[in-house]
Amino acid sequence: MKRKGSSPTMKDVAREAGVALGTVSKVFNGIPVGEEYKRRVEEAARQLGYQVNNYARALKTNRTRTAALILPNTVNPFFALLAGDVCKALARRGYRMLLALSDADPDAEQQCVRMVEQNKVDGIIGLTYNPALEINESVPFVSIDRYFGPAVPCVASDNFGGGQMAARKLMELGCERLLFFRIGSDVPGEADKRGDGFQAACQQAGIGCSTLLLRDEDGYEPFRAFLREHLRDGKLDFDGIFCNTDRLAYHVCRMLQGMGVNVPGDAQVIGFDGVRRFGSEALYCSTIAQPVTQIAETAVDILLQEDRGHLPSLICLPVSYIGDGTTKG
Amino acid sequence: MKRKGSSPTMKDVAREAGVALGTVSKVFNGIPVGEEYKRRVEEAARQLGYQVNNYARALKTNRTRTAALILPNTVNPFFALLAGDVCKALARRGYRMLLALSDADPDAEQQCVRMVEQNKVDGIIGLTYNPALEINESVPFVSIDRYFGPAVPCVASDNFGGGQMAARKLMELGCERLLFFRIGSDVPGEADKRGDGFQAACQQAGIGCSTLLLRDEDGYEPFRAFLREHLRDGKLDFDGIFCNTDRLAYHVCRMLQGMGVNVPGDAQVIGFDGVRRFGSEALYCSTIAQPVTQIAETAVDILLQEDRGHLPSLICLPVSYIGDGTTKG
DNA sequence: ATAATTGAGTGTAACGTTTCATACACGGAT
DNA sequence: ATCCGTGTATGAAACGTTACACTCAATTAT
Repeated sequence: MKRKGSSPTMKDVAREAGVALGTVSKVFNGIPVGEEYKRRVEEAARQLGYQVNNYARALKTNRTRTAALILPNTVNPFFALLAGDVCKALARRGYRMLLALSDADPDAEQQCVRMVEQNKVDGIIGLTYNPALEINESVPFVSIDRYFGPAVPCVASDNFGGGQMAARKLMELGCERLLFFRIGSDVPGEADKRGDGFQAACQQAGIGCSTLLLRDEDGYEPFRAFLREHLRDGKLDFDGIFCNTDRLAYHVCRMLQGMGVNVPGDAQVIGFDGVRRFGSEALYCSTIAQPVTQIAETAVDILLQEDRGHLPSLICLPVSYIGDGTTKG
Repeated sequence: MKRKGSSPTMKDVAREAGVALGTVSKVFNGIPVGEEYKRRVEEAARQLGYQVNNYARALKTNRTRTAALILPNTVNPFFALLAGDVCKALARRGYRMLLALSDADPDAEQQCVRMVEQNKVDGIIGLTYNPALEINESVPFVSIDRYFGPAVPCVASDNFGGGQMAARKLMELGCERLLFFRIGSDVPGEADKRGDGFQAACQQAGIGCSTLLLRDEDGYEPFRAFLREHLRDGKLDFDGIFCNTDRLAYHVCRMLQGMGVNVPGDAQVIGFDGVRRFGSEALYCSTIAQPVTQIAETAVDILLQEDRGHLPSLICLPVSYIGDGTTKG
């Protein structure tokens, strides 16, 4: 690794090249400049190892070419992938990415916003839950997964459609007694539509559907209790279970296994998220997969949109079913 | 979500509070100021929703309170966790984190360095492979996992010790014919010491040890071929396999399963990394776990160390064995 | 041939901070 | 009553850029 020189300024380059300061600026901003001058400036810059100072530039232009992503954590592989894809989408457009982690805590989310606002980011992409989040209205904001009303653009998976898809797939695979398990934040969000879609599809098909809806702080045990209650003589009352996350589905599969219920023989399980282990390999369970890359790409597109007059308020991206052992499909 | 006001400046606050510009500055830098003045400034700032402009501040102080993390990707859960832990460690110290992804490509790594250098970060933490990486010597750099020589501080897991631990554990669990599988970058790194440690422990115990060392671009198939070659009458020549990553271990387990070799009955497998699914649950395989959080914490500590006179050049952090189904322990 | 127009380089004033030298007022000491 | 610290507010300069108004020369139109 080479570690060279300290930080020369435009003034240094100008002196070295024997031109005016403004000329150097022009060269680095693609403003036409005489051939000879341009050559001299570039030579001097190369020699001195000059790099523009984004901070100073931002001070004048009010644009930092830096955006922020606020996420609960990077432990959930869906979030991790999202971070990667947003980062790449931004980099492709010449933007840097500031990452801030909130642990899904409303106060921490506000803290994150403050932190990145101080860095004068050109925009914020947030997967946040705090409904009272305060954001300076001069900084563009795009929400992922959570709808805050028509004034705040939101990009999300087609959760309702995904729920429907899960129900239909299970029915198609021969299930007749369906169950929906939900765990998550206690503030209502877009993700809740997964359940709505699931139930709507059941109703439309004219079959019943049990549900158990819990909050994160309730933990996984109540699900186990519920399952045990509906276990008679080793037979489960349900033969198709839709879980609102892969993580929950993973737990449910283990619980069933522990109770001697064969998956997918006796009961089929579908999760939601579709993040693969190590990014390219097997899933944790059969799943309704979110289009992570497309979500990232779209969010960045909207965030960086020049014309902020009439932005879309909610963009739903199509999900897809992927079978992986916990269903017969 | 509330979206309020635009960006007032110190000048605005000064006018509103009826004090001088410098006084406002003092208040926000904890420099003693008269009780009444302080109250007025704080009131005005609150009312206007003032936030310091980090960019302008940085221009004067040469400190941005922002650091960068350069990673290959966020798909590998070890990297994802590392990103999270570094981000939190930095945030705890009042620093923001810029994330840049390199895809483990040497040119992209250089590109990342350029990008974050333009943002005048106060330091860079890099998990990089490019041995010729050029970094401005005025910006502190800490390497994770890769040793670039005594001039560049590096924090890594105790890879050698981990390899030893794997060998000893396997022997302890009754293995007598050991095998080491390695996949990775073709530039030699700290991680290679895993194999060294493994072999050293074998040698010390006086038993042999076969090895197959491949590069990323070779893919996983050669491992399958190797295993098949050493499969006679459904019996594998080896009863203990150490893989240099969990990912490889995961693949190997599936290959063995496909060949009818029972894991851990016929052969025990240990991987390396120890990242849990969803951060807190089961592993992919028995493993030698890296102390991710401690690595992040240590790297940040060194990066932000005031006295940059005599920094440690290599810090090895202790790993630990975690059994999870692919060994008998 | 002269005036008007273009084109390209120069110099300077911001941008929002911090910092430093200066000014000022207040007490305590001579 | 004067002098001298001490503590605290003020104002201006500087940080590294960009943008704008100028200048000056060369080219085109009248």
